[in-house]
Amino acid sequence: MCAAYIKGHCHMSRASDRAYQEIRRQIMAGALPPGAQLKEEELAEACGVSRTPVRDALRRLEAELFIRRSDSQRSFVAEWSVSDVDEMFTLRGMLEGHAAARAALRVTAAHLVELRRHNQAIDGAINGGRQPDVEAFLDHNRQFHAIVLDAAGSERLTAMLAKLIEQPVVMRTALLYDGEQLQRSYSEHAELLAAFERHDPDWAQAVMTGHIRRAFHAYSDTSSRSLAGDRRH
Amino acid sequence: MCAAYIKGHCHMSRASDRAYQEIRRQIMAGALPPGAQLKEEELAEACGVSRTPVRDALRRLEAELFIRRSDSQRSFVAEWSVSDVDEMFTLRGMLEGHAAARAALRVTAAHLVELRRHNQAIDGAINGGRQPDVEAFLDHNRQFHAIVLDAAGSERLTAMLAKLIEQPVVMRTALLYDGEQLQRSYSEHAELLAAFERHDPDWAQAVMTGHIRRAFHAYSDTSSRSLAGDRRH
DNA sequence: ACAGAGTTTATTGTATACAAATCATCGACG
DNA sequence: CGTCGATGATTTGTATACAATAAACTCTGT
Repeated sequence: MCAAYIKGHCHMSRASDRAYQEIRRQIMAGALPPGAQLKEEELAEACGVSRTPVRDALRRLEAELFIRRSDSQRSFVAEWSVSDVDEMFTLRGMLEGHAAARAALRVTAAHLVELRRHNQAIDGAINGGRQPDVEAFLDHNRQFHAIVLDAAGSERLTAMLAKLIEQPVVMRTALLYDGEQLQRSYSEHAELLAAFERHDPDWAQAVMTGHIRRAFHAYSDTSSRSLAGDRRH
Repeated sequence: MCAAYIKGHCHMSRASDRAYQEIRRQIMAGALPPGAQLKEEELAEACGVSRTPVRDALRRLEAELFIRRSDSQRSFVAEWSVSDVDEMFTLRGMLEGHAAARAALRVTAAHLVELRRHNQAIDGAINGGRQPDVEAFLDHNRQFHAIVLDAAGSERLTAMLAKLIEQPVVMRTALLYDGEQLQRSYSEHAELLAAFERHDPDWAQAVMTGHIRRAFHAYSDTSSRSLAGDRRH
């Protein structure tokens, strides 16, 4: 009943999923920069599939706000202004805060075990080697949040909305976290766990909302810092 | 800059849009009841198009939560439990409340004119004839809310999320409103207008959240009433 | 030089045929 | 009697060809 968060990496058999993953990867990696036009035929060739599954993939990426479509149905990589990102984090804070409150009331022992495991893994990723293992941090962080959503038990709604909102910038941003911020993230997860153990929805919500809000400011700071050296716009 | 709410009815030239409208209509009308399986070929024939645009339409309807897909990619008309609907209205209240707060700060004179016009039309629909014109009420109500979202000015985010949440049940529910509830809806819109005129975000948010919450209870009451006579489940 | 109509090219939309996967049925076997 | 597995039918996934549309271009007239 509560293993929904396991999948999400699989589905590599179908061509439309390969296309989805590949296009998403290229957007993340910057090979397809914000504002770039996505042409179905090019993408099809790049992914080694026909246009049909590419169109499918574009629809999904559009729903997840990676892509916007012009009035004449042409696809472009989404461009996020600072205020777009601010608004997005605000919404995410509201929704994930709400999810955390629900989760506090419904969380099971199994959920708690998993949450603790992932947060310990996060600790390991931060302090295990000489350098923080950002990749591992991101993976466990993502799973931690996914389990919270699962525990919230709002099948279609919270899960879908949160996923919609979570995807687009989380990866870019977290790559810029410095050591202190990673540590802070770990502590906030720990506090969230404490709130869950006591089944305190208000506490959980407050911690989660603050957690998301801080993530925005981390993003905002580091991105303005990096923009000082990299004059786009 | 602020005519985004006009479109939404058009797009009838493309086959995928005809398919979308037709399938949506059949779901609303009950010809495709909750839980029914949607077979691409059947739908294609019913809509007079090939499977390709039908698949497109299904993707859109899935994104709008009219449809759910099984693990093996088969499509079914979504079934909404009472708690699903409750949760959905809760989220909608949060998001539209937030949108109303933003709108209070950004609303233009042109917006206010339009909002007043639609609310007067709502008054006319309720009190104009011997019977309330529910169809007209729904149309102007929808537009009123659309303008609020437009005034909120959160292009992709609020607009998209609110649309996502608004679609699935609003139509079914409002059909069950009685005269008193329709009148109440009118008054709440009027109060929202007052909050907008004074650019008071907190007031606007409170009114909107209450407005949505009341809509849920109206739904909840009438649906349990109708279930008393119609024993499904 | 420039605006605008007509033409060409690029890109997306649709139909169709076939491949792959899934589901239902039934029968063999424990 | 049930369960596992094979087989046939149903349904979705993919490739390809062609149609429709929008963008880019050219050529003309002023």
